[in-house]
Amino acid sequence: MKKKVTIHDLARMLNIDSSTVSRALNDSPRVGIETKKRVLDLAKEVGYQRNLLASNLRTSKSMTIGVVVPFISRHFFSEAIDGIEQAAYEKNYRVIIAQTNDDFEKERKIINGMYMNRIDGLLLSPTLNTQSGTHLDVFIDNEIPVVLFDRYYDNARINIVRLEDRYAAYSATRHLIENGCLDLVHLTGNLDAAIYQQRLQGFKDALIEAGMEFSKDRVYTIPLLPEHAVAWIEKILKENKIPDGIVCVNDVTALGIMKYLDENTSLKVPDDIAITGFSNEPASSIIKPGLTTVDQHSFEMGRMAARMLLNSIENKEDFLSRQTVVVKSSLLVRGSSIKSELGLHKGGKTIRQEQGTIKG
Amino acid sequence: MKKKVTIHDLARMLNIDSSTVSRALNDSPRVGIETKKRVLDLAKEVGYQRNLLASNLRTSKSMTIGVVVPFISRHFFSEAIDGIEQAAYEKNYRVIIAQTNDDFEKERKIINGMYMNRIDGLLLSPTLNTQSGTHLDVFIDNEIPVVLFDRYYDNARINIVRLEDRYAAYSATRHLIENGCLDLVHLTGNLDAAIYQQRLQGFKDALIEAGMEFSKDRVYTIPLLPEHAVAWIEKILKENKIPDGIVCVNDVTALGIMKYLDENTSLKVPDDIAITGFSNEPASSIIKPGLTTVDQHSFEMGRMAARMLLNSIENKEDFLSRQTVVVKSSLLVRGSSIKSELGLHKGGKTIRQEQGTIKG
DNA sequence: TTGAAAGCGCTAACAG
DNA sequence: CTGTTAGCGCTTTCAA
Repeated sequence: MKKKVTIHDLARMLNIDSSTVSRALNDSPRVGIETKKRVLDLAKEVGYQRNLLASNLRTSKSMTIGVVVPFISRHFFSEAIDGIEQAAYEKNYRVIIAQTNDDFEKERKIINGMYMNRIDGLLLSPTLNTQSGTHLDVFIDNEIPVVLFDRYYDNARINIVRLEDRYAAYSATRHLIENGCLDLVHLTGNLDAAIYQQRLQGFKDALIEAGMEFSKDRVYTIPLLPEHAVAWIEKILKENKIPDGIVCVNDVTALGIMKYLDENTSLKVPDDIAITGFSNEPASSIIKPGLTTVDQHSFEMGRMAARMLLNSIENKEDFLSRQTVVVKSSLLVRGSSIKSELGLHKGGKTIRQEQGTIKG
Repeated sequence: MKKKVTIHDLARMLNIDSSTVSRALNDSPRVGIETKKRVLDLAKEVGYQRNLLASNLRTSKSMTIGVVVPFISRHFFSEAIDGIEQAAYEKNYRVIIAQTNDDFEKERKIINGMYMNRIDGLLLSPTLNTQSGTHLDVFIDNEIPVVLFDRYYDNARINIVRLEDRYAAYSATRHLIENGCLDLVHLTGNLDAAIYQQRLQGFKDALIEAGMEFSKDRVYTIPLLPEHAVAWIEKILKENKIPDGIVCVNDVTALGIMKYLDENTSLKVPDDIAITGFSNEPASSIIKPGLTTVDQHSFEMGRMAARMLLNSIENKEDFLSRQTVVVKSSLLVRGSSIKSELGLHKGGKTIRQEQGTIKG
């Protein structure tokens, strides 16, 4: 192992002081152009590599943001992380990543570890059962910016970037109603989570607006995985409580159901059961019929959240002005929601309905 | 902003020396059980949070590994990162992530930045045109372990975890031959990359073994994205050079082609054109017919690469014994490759053919 | 079992 | 424009 060369080594070799070397390396204006060149040349020649651990300690700035999500490999999150990384790279920030597996205790530990690493800011999509952010107090108390994205809970001191969940679910539901559904159900996840509460509200709002009956037994709560969705639809069919439309809160459950119906029943999507999802997974445009779904603009959401975070890192003054950005959604209309007897089938095309932005 | 409490503060409050506090906090045996308890209690009471920047500088160990991939959101990589994160978390390591967008210059910068951050090890899936690793010299010279995964190039001083690419492509090709394909083509990416060279070799080996003619015009090189695959199949059809089987090096191209054929031609998969892919994207089991594909066990590959890296971080002695681990693949047989006139169609089921492990 | 002292490599007043 | 000085907060000899 080669001995690492430090600014002191460079200083000695050039017969100047290490502080001058430091200035030269940092391109400070307070150093002679001539000296600067000599330092830079020597640094390159001897392969000097700055030690950021030291510099970070000294400046108490790590140039690192932490990203904590439930599941890294989930399509939505990996795309969001993509956006986050791009935004961070642009500003020369590092990204450290961890996943909670939706386990609150793990989230607590990770977040504490990130604090000990003195990250400059935190991007968090909390576990579904995170009801409050006392584990974030250490960040807030130390004025380290935090941005919640996608999933969130209300905390007066944290920035939030989230989808217009209520409106997105509302418009998916309304879309199904307009396409002739009379007996809709909502398939959702843990209703402790604000996003699912919002989506439920949107579902409800659309029913009520259409003068349709809403009751709690139209709402089914399951773990949001294909196998549970399949078990659910099997049960529903067995009990003969077949709806003519299902508003799902994610694509993988919707896809699981479509696949099950296709392979195991004579029920047809959309004519017998219309269906919508959330996320626009790649598979959703490939299945036949295509799955009508809400595009959450995951990449943009990630990038926006990261930019918001970086901005509050660099402009501490606006730290206090907490804000919530509500990202608009797009309803991607495909075959799974257009009942053919209405003569509305648009072939294999995806029709994109942009939604308006709503605050709150 | 609250003033951060340091070990010196704790020391002062307890009338002991900061070195004792440090020992207590690190659960050193060289501190009285009684003192240790007092320190720990006080630390908790006043909300002491260790500053890892300082500790890292002192110990020159960052407890961080760097992960560099071409595209974070690509299904294969996000799953691999999932596995990496899990392995790292188990060992209490942090993961810092960056993506190169397959741009070598960006890769160079990122890797250098990670060195300056003094990561303890690097997990890299290099750009397709990375032919040598001189940008990794700084790691090698300083004996910081590096593991290449999935993508790789031969370097006598770097560990590699990779798929048995040649064999995987060989068995996909042989599978198509066994299912009646007589006129096979290979659709691949940048042939500078070792993985694609290997897959091409597998394709070739299978043809030759079957006594079929191999020539270079059976091999088509495109950017590996659906839109390019579609442009390619359009062109091929126009020129009337229709093959009866296509061995693709990834699923997204295969899926693009299947979708195009289904929507724009009367050609049927698999009867007119059989097709195989690589990666087992979620969509591949949802499309009809299902896409026969090579499962690369991305999660396990990531986890294995991370464990190998962590192992060489912790046991420096085996740093010199470079090794290459070849991960076995599984051919997932679905409808896209089973021509029905042979009466072999197995319905919607996926048949999993495990492959053997091959060295080298 | 504890303390004193030194220093990881860098930056940032403050002087000159 | 450059040098001096003093740490950032921690760990780690060495000595007691």
